[in-house]
Amino acid sequence: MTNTRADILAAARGILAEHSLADLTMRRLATDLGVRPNALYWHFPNKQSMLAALAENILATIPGPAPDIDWATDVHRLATDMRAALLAVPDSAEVVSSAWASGLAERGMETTIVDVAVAGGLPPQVAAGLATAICQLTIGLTIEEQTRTQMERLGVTGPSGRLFTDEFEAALEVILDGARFRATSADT
Amino acid sequence: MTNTRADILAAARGILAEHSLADLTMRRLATDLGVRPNALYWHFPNKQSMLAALAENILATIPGPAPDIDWATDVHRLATDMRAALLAVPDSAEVVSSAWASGLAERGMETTIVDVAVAGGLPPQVAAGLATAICQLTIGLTIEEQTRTQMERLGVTGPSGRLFTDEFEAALEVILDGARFRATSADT
DNA sequence: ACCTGAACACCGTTCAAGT
DNA sequence: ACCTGAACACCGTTCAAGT
Repeated sequence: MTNTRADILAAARGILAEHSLADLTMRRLATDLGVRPNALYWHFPNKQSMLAALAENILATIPGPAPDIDWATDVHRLATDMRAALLAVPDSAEVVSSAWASGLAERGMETTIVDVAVAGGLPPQVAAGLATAICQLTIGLTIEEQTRTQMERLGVTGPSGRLFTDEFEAALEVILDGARFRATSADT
Repeated sequence: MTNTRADILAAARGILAEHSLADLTMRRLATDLGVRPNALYWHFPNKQSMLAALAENILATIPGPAPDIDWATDVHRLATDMRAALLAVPDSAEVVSSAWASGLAERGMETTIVDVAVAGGLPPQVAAGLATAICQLTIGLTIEEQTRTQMERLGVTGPSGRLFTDEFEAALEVILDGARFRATSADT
């Protein structure tokens, strides 16, 4: 009956998949693992750290930079992959948001975008602005989408009528156009 | 000893100002108002609704569109004002984030930005993308900044070394450049 | 109109102890 | 190395009743 960190994170994903972030309590997690609540504190110092590990776990599936493609195309792909990875696990955007804010989670996606943009010739400051804008957009909009999904799932509200994919694409294009504009104006 | 909704929101702001979002419980709020916890449920159906009202309250101070200025200048000003309004109340960005996600709060700032951009001649879809990108950036980055501030306040961590104002400006410029680029390319 | 009393069904976390 | 027993100090929310 001895669990590993990976077991715990898998069980946490299961709770998000079948229920919600509100149901992801240390007590419930322990019950699902067939263990007492305090047993989890051998593996993690507190709930916040567990959630930080979960955030990294959820984003770990995203493929890294693809060499030999246009930087803007690759950044667009990274943003889309990130959104897809979040949408695959209910309420995960909220988990990632607080994990990033807490400073306990690695933010590999942000540094990857910076790297790709800099390798593509963007000035570092523009690359940093681009990465910030894209990550905040992706997380923020996905929080709204997943919250909405959960409310519909619980039947407390009907469909929002919002087209989140379109909203995401529109905002992403605005951001990428801004970065492209800076790239070309820096060349001349 | 009878309280109004405004009294409750003022007390809630007081808790954020002197403590943190973690301390903003219905029980503590009630205690500060000299009332029993369940008394609050006469004014709000639940905590979520109280937080939605608080979110609107915090953003209500931001001046509306300024006529006769360049749309991009005004959008830049709106974003800066929004950030300032959030920074004035500790942990308020997190409150606004969940309030917007819950669908219980008005999102006047987003519609204001869309209006200003459309009045400035931007295509509606670009204006929508601009508003989404700017609001998500402002809220998301301010969540990180305020979380960091709270952790320093509690002494659990030292200064981050991040220059949030610079990060905000850099990302904001990228987004605005993208919108400007779309505006001019639509003209031609 | 606004509040209290009393209760229900939960939380995260700690500490000593077990195997 | 990993878990249990038992406890502490909390939560949000409901319902009937008071004034």
